[in-house]
Amino acid sequence: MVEKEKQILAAALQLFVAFGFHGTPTSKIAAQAGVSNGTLFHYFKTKEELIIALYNDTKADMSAYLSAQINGQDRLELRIRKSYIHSLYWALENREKFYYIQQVHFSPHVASIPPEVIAAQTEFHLGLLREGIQAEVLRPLPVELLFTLVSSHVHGLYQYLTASAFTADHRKTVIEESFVLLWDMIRK
Amino acid sequence: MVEKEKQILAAALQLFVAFGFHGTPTSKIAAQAGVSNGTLFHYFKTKEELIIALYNDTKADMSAYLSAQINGQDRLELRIRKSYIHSLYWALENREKFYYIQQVHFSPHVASIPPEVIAAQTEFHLGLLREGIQAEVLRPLPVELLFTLVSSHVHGLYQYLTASAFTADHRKTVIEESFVLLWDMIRK
DNA sequence: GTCTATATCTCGATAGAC
DNA sequence: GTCTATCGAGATATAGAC
Repeated sequence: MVEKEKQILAAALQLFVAFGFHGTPTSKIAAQAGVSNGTLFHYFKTKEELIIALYNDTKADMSAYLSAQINGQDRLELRIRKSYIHSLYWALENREKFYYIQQVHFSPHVASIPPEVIAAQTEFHLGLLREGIQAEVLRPLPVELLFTLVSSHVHGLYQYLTASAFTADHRKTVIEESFVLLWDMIRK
Repeated sequence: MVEKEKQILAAALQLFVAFGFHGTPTSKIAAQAGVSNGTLFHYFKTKEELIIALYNDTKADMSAYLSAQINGQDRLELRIRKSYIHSLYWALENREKFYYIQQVHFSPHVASIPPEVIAAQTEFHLGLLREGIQAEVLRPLPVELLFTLVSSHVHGLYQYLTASAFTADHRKTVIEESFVLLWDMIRK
């Protein structure tokens, strides 16, 4: 990816999160990225295309981080645990990106994302859970239900941790204790 | 509230949910409500004011419904249970409204809502949980943490239930079984 | 209170030189 | 690839008659 393209994406992230899609004209994005209006439209044919490209870029970033944290050799519980904990760490360290993903999900732009793109990104997590059900480590619930319970747990904890200021130590403790609560809920 | 005002709010709800804030011009809202553009701006001085008024109206609707379902005489577990179950029923029966609340939360418009308005709306739930901790029925966790875990559980289950088509009977079963999972997680 | 008509403005997107 | 300049569309909000 070209340098300017990255700058545009970075500027768009900041501004979309701060002012919303409607409140962020492409002219401001270009200005903040230090490029001209015309250049922005050279890289992204429309504003909509920019919104989607930023979404994909952000998701890819998160997926890459998570993949790097999880060792396929670990036993299942540890892989699920790491997946949980590092999802939270990533979210806490990349709050704008995490927020942006949700912002897109609660906007009409989500309709422009091919379903298979979204599916591909959840496939990893579904796989872990499926494996857990199969191995009779997890409760025999529909895997999508397990997935939604785990994801929403992560989202909830994120809300809690960002609503107040905690020390990194305390955050770690809360995350680990919350995982135990979650694990006891889903394990067989 | 005047008839036309209601029509405008109803039209705004439909259109905002379908096309987003940016994708919904006030002219379309007025047209769909069957009133003129000028009339819309008679009731709501700005588009922003309409967005916020719709948010407050929607929240009030949900609160009124929940209050009506819960009997203060019931024992605590039942009140929490009813609060959980009926939150889901309301959400399932009022999907546009439930979605709209989240849409506002993930938009810059949320900044225009006075914090005390949001606080007032969660106070009821926090009170229930506080009572549970005090009575040593619930785990001695920070009440905000309990609250976020319960809320996100509701949101997650809502996602699951709306992602596929289930019969009303099956929905009921899933909701009740999920409450047991949640309850076992938070109870002492 | 409700309408029609319109002012004013800003934005997304393009054209074309370099 | 990058810029400047600009067009045309469509938005919010107002004015003023009824």
